[in-house]
Amino acid sequence: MINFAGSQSKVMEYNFRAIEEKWQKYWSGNQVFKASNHSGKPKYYVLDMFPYPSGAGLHVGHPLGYIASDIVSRYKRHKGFNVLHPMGYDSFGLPAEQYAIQTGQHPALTTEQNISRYREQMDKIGFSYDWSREVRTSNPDFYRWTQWIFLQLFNSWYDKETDKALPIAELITRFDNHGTEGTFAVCGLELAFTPEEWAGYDDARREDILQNYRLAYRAESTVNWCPELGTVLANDEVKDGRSERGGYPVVQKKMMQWSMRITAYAQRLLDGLDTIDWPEPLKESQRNWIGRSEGASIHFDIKDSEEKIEVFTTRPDTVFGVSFMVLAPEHELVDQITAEAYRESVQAYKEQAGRKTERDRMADVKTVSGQFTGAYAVHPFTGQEIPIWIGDYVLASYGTGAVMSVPAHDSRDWAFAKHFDLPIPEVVSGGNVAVESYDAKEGKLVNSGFLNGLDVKEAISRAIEEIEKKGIGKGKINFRLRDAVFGRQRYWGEPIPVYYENGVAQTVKEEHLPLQLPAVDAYLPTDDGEPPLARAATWSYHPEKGVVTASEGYPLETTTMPGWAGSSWYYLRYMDPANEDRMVSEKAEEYWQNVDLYIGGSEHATGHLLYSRFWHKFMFDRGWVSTREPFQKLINQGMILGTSAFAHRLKNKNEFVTASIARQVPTDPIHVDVNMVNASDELDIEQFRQWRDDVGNAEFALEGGKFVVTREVEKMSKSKYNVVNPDNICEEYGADTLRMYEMFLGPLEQSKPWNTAGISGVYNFLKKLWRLYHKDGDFIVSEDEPSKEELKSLHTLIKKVNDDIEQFSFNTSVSAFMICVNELGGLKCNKRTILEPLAILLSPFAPHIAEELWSKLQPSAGSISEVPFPQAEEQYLVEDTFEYPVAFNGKMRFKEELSLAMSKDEIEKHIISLEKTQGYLEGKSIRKVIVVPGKIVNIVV
RNA sequence: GCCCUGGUGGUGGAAUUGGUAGACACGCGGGACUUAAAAUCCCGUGAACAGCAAUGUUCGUGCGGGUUCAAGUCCCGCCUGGGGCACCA
Repeated sequence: MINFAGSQSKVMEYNFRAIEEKWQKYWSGNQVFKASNHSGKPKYYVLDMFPYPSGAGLHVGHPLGYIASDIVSRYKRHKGFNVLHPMGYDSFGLPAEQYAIQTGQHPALTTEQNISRYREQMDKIGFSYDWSREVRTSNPDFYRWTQWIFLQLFNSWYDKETDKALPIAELITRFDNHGTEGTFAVCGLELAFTPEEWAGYDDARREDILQNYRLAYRAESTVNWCPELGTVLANDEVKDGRSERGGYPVVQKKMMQWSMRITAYAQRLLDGLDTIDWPEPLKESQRNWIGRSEGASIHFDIKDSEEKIEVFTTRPDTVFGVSFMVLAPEHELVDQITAEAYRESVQAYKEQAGRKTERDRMADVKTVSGQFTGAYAVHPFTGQEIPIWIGDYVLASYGTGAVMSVPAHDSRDWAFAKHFDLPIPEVVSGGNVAVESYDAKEGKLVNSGFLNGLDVKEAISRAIEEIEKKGIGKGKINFRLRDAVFGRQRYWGEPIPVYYENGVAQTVKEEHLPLQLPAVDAYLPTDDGEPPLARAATWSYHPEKGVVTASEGYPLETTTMPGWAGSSWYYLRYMDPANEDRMVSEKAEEYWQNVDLYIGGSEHATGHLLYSRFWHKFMFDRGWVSTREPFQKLINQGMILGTSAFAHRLKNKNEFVTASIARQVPTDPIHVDVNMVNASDELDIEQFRQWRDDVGNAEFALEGGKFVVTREVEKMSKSKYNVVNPDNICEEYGADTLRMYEMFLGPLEQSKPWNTAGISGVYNFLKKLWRLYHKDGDFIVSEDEPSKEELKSLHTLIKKVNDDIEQFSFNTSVSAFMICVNELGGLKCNKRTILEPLAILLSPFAPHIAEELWSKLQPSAGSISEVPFPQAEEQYLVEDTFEYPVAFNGKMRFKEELSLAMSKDEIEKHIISLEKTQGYLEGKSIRKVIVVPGKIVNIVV
């Protein structure tokens, strides 16, 4: 242990190392933060988004949210709440699998190592987590219940009448007794059969039908398939139609995949947003993602064909303006309807479109492309023939994958019509459709038969009426939200507990869960493109024996669950983490209910946060949870960005030049590790030479003996060599300084670049605070009565800190602490009446130093963590005068201290009578005097 | 492209939500203590102009307009950084 006071036994200075180690030991040794599931106190559940334990270790961005939630947790304990504040790991994921592919090491092993490192790093920051409740999504004890939930989803359907999920057994009973008659279920197809027909179906046929109702079901979906890698890629793994790794071609391919029928919950997910306290932009993101739109579905006949094209439109009023139709290139009817003469060009276009990802197609609005199929649709009202095209601006996954194009009133359709020289008939007046499309929902209908003369609004309902009357369609609510693809062609995820008996999906028995990941010889797909699990020798299922070798039993599912499976319900497991009989006991669930405060990044807005709400609502329907929403209040923390450093290398030369030269000549910027650059942006050249083989013998052009790098703000990431770990800071300044500094950086919600330049300010503050309680190394606190000034300073702080924590404005609290400590320092205050509340106030922010001071103030009182939080007393805060700023035409000229008891008139009279006022008037007359008591005086001349 | 979000001194940021722009902190400059250093403390610090000085004037919250007695804050139009867009987590 380092003692700054040298050999003296007394600790002269603030010795954070000793203090922090002492209290971290005390907290864990005494289980100070262990939460009980039984308490007379009100409960408060504070949750952090659990991290994915990556190989780079915890970086300074992670603790930002964790510190904030820890402050709230500690604050709530001081306020008399029974606080549940747990932490765990989202430990399934792609990076561990990639690493396993490269090194052959089992992902469980590297995951374990990464977790230990994360835990060590978190322990050093002094979080008040109840570690006895830790969860890991990759632990069989945990994913057993993820699999269990999957089985429940598989065995459920959605009843539109009661608007909730019900057991599939009930649906089967209904089919036995009434067929589809009288049941209104969310279903993938429009199905109708009688009980007799149902009775006649064999098991395979029945299962086929039930797949359309199950909330977890198999269906075809389009994926980015890379034949060379034999695997499916995420959109961001695809660059310009090629895989980012290796640069192999990627094609769009349809695949049978497990999916989740989240669309059944679209309306409830939308409505629920009004009941939760989340940031408005986040709710807005979810609303847009769900994308509810009202309109109509219309069926268009195809000339010389039995088939019909179904479209969804939000503008049925413009039906007379349809001059062509566009299908997504992947639309199932394309091949059927294409005329012989166009077959080749249609095929070519489909291939071209198949090379683009959906995102590329959405992003590129400048290039218009498409291909005529040679087929014609028939307009349902005019009987006119309408050419049918295919075009990649129509997405197969949205609506029906087909649009009725109204070029006059839709900008994408307009661009398409212009490009291919198709007619643009105007049907809503108000714009000039020869110049651009008129998309506004205002104006009168023209050239539209029975709709002529109506407003857009009237025309929409009239058109729907007419469409329904003709039996060619109906009014419909459409959602942009799609069912979520649930299967992944990966190893490191939860196995899906399903096996196939003669091709029919059957579920693994609950008593055989968890279905554990099998051993495989490599973490790659098989040679014929099967997922890694297909490599396992032991991967079949016997309903009596469980998992068996491939020689007996039935084949098990080989895809695994996506990253979001475990994170969709982990918050429930913390309530009752060791339960072996249920995912969470009724009693624990009843006590903790749901999360009171959830802190995490807004990048999860439409993924994790929507899926969790979906699963939670499903579990509510089936009676396993008693609340309708998982996260009552949510705060987004901003991202901490890294400041990358670049050394500039001359184009095509192995010579590096310092920043000032780099500005004048063409260079390639090369990322250099930020740890090799000092605060003045000077690079340690020797370290750099050793770091990269190819720079070993490079030349360096310096200026003034220095080599200077340039800086740029980017996302903090291992690949950009700009990751800063919290460890060094804990080492150099201590956890309390790190905690307060991260809060001091700025508002929690804002993203900001990491920069340690200001950290000494916070460190100095803690040293100053320490000196209030100590003199010459002795703890000296007096019992004297405090002065009015000291009380005012303290109570100003108490008020500020209470208000700020409630509003999650932690940066301003830190400033307030600094102001108060500066004031008390100036007053040489060492009075217990002031310093005791000060220590308690500080305890959520800098818990180690607060415990240490508390143990000296109250040697036998135990931990500070549950001592009641100070309350501000107004009597110490009242002011009787105010220094009024006096402005002329809005410009502040001077200040005048006046009693707050004065009326507006009195203030006005007083100010006008002042000599200074007359000086500023310069002889001009006063037009008006505005007096806002307690705020400002403004004189208009 | 679409959706969300940010832009204030050399730097991080503050501003009671329409009422003194720049709190607090870093950095920088000057000073005290010290043989010296560290540590600590004190003073100054948005820019330009005028003045020996106290001080004063003008400009100033990404850019251009507008509303208002008063705009960082409200409205309209732009520029620009960051995040998301369904298999990264």
